[in-house]
Amino acid sequence: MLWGMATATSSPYLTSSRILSGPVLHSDRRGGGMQPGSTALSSGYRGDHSVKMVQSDFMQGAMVASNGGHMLSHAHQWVTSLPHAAAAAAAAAVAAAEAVSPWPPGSQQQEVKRSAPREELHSGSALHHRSPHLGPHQSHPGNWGATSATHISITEGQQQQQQQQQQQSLVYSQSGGFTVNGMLNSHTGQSLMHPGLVRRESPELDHGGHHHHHHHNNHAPHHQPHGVSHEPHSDEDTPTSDDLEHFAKQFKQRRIKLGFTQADVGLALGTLYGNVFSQTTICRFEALQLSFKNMCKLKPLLNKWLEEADSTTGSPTSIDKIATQGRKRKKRTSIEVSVKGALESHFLKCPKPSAQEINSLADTLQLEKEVVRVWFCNRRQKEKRMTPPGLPRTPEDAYSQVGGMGPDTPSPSIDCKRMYSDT
DNA sequence: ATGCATGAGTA
DNA sequence: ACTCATGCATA
Repeated sequence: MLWGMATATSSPYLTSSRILSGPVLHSDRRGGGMQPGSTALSSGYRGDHSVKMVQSDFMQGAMVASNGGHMLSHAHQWVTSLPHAAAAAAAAAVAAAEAVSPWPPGSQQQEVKRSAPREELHSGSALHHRSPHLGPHQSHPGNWGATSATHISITEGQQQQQQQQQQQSLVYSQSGGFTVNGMLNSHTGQSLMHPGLVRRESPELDHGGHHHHHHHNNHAPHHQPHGVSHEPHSDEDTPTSDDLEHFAKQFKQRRIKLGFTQADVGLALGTLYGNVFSQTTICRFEALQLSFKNMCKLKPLLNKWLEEADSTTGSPTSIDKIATQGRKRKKRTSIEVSVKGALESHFLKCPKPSAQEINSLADTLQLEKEVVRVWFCNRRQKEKRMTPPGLPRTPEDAYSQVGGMGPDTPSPSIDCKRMYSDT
């Protein structure tokens, strides 16, 4: 409650005055699934709100034990990170982003506005270059149709506002500070890599062997403005869903073969191009759990990393973690299963509840309004992912009876506007 | 691998 | 107040 209002008011939780010692955690590559994190910090949250936060803070006993023997009982809520803005390095230098072409046949085109084109990156990368969009509008985003289940039921006709997903923050900060080879060290022997070795095409990745199965994407553009009438790939064109799917698979495989963790990649991208990404994002990319547009944006970068990575096979990365910006984060609220179920059913009825509905719902479920609101936002986002959860994610996905019925074809909402006056 | 959260940019 | 891109903290 209090954090909610705080947010609404103006400034969230102020940057506290607590600076926990920053035990520089290095990338613990190959560490399996365990994440480095977990730092013991001193308790220190402002405020009292000592309730709300359900869930227990211990459960990682196992990992703690194996960790080294010291129990980290973080009972505090929002930790404070180093407030210093180390990320300053990532200045602006937008550009690159253009690699992402507009959407398929009828989608909103994204306009990249360079707010501070400090210095165009000319590192020789193959990105940038935007294709002249075509359809000035119409049609809506979602609809992957690709792969197997297009259950993005958008029956409502009120999702017009989503046309606004244009550029957003596609700023590819190209810090001209550090060297290009952030990761790939050079102790192995081959250190002859430099900004110039950046190849623009992956001989075996995109052109290698692919185009195989299904082609049921109903939104795949394929209208190369130029005369490229052959294959729909290469990081410069707007990839199709199939391209992305294939690339993701390839990427994951290579990554694993090379012995990198998702976190490593995210970090490498940062040192390489100035854009750091988290393990989460890489994971979602591999699982195609990002929006089409987002996938398109990331592909070129990952593709590049891949090239680099395997050109310098077998080189550990060694970069320190870029301190996280000092920001407070509310502790993750744990929603009970039963409550979750309730939210789910409500979502089916009305994916976009009004503020009022959210209020009553929150009241009913005994959750903070913010939590409910966010839950719906996240739920909606999930619906827009490329690969909706619950789908038979099989590499072959051969027997994809697209015409039939989906395994979990969600019945679109029938009616919205519903009030639950059960205060 | 994911659930809940934050924020920028919009409408 | 929403969408989107992302990520910390979890499971």
